[in-house]
Amino acid sequence: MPPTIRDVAQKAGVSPATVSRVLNERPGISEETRARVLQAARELGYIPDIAGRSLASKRTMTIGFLIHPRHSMGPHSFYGEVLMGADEEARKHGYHVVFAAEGDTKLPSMVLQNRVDGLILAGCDIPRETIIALKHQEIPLVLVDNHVEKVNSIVIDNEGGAYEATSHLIQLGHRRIAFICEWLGDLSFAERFAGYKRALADHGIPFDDALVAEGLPRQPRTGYVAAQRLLEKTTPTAIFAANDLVAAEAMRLLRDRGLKVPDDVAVVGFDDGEVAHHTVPPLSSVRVFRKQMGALAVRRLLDLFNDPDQPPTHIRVFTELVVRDSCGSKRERR
Amino acid sequence: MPPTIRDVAQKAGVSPATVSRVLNERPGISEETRARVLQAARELGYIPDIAGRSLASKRTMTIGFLIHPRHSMGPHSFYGEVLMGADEEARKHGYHVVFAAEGDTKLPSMVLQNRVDGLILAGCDIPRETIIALKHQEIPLVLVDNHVEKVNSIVIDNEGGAYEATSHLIQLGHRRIAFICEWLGDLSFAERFAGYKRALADHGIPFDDALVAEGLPRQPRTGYVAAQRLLEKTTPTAIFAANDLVAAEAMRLLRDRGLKVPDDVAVVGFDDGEVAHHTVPPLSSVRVFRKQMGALAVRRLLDLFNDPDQPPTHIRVFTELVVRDSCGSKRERR
DNA sequence: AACGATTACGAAATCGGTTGCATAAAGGTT
DNA sequence: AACCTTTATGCAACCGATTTCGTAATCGTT
Repeated sequence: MPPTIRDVAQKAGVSPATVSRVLNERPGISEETRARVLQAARELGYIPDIAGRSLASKRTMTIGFLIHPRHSMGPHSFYGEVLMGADEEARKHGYHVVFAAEGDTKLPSMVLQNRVDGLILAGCDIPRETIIALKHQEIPLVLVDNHVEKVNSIVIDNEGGAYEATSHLIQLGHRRIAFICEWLGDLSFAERFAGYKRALADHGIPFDDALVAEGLPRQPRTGYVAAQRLLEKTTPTAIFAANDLVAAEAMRLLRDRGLKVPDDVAVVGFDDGEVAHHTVPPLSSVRVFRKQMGALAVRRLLDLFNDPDQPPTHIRVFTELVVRDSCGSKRERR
Repeated sequence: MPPTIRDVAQKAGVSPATVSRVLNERPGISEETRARVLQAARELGYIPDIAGRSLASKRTMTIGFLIHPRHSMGPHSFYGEVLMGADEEARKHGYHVVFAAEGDTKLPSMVLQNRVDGLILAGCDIPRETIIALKHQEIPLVLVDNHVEKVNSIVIDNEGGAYEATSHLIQLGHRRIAFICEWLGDLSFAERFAGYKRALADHGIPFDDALVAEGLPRQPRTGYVAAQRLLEKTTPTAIFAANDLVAAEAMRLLRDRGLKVPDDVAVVGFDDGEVAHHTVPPLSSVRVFRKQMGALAVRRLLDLFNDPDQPPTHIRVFTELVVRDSCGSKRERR
């Protein structure tokens, strides 16, 4: 029903080959026939069929976006925005994005069926085994918020962001600053922990193990538990939480214990997600440029499509500390 | 490089046609050759190429998921979960989902390129004109959280959910219950408003226009503004907010004004999103089954693929009131 | 004027499947 | 035993594009 390349060819009085060449901007077509073909194509409203095109050209003009199903896009909505950014950038270049929350299959079905020209793997829950297997498939690959040796990746400057957040607390006069997170086994959290420690060291504050607490990995109320465990050991004047969720739950515990934020305890989170606006008081947090990360991942893939033999790169996106009310303002301490 | 249907055919000692028939479970193949073919396919790790398949069969095994770009998946993360549900269900049936936040194009490019067998249009921001145009394309279509005459749709029971929430407040003894929302022009909000009014009427409480306020459509802090406008007119004992965001911001204003939730003013939201857990106190809200809505949309599409001549249906998904602390418990009210 | 190089285009093969039609073999009927 | 079905399978066209290769026409050079 929709016009095919043959219809266009006939209308323009040329062969399908010529139409294809014009539409793909291949050289060696006279200006005059080019115009005739374009005219015919426009008049017919011709749009190439993706199946025919990809069968012949071996390019699908499609990018796969994979996350682990555990990462319900809900909680932080983090990857939702990465996806939006990826889609927007992809669209600009004539690509589409197929989304899948696929978990434990070794190779995603979209790859096996040749549905995609490249893949974005979002989050550090994608099994390493899957990544390795994909690498052997020679399919262009970009990790987001995760990294593996010799694989392209786009990551948050976790260490730097944590450094900045912690330094800010130090500059406000805090000395006893706690670090809490869901779980140090998670790469992002470990990096944020490292940034926290480096900030302490750089400002001559000794690291104290009693100021560190983890919650229950992958369980609800993990931040609440982390804060409980922290307070069992000691009560700091400030808490740097490895993400907003943990920060928000910690604030709840502090409130339950009658501790005021920020007067008794200052709090800073990480991610600058939606929650940061709705806690009481609003949460200071480290902003992460989610949409941009998605867009960067797509751009990297497009680069790889053009020149597959590039060495892998590791792109770190800087963060930005957003100061709200939860960390208070400068004052004298202890 | 990967095996083709011809490789399988050769290995099994049959023609490609036979292999195709076996793999698509077409009738008229002897049990013995069927086994041989399956064996060969398994040994080679054969997986049909999607481009070849869809070129020949005119089915792409792909479903499009469209939202309006304005609906950054961030804010409510509402559609993110719908997408997850859709993807999960689609995968179960061998389908993939291509995602696009495409705004003002009349017909989405994924449709023009024949990338999809059907479409899910999420949210009520998709221009009516687009929907009509798609309907004329005869492509199977399901709206989610939106509806249009004679088009398949899956919607939230907004009216019923609002009725339940409002009734709950009434049963707690409240008589002066406000309704606030971003904007009554939005279909969902209008329906929730209707449910609110019906609940009042059914309980013999007169409707009072002074108890209704809107915020600034599509702007940040819309809920805060709505609450401000409300309090300029009157101070209710309870507020039913048309969504969690508005509820959370209203709670902030109440707090800024020195009003306690729930003691001075009870609050109930709608959506039961992530925020509901993090407000102070935690927000009672009307739960919406987002993932299920996505799954239902996909199932409806699959039905339509099998039998395109079905009359359109309108599926309403019931909600569930989740009571937390923001609406307090029963007490005497004037 | 003759020849090689360049330019512009078409014919046809190809990508990897699916499907209509033909046919051989097997089975059933009289 | 001849004939008609039914069953199982292969042949080949086809889906809609791209791309290789060949060639006619044009151009430049000596």
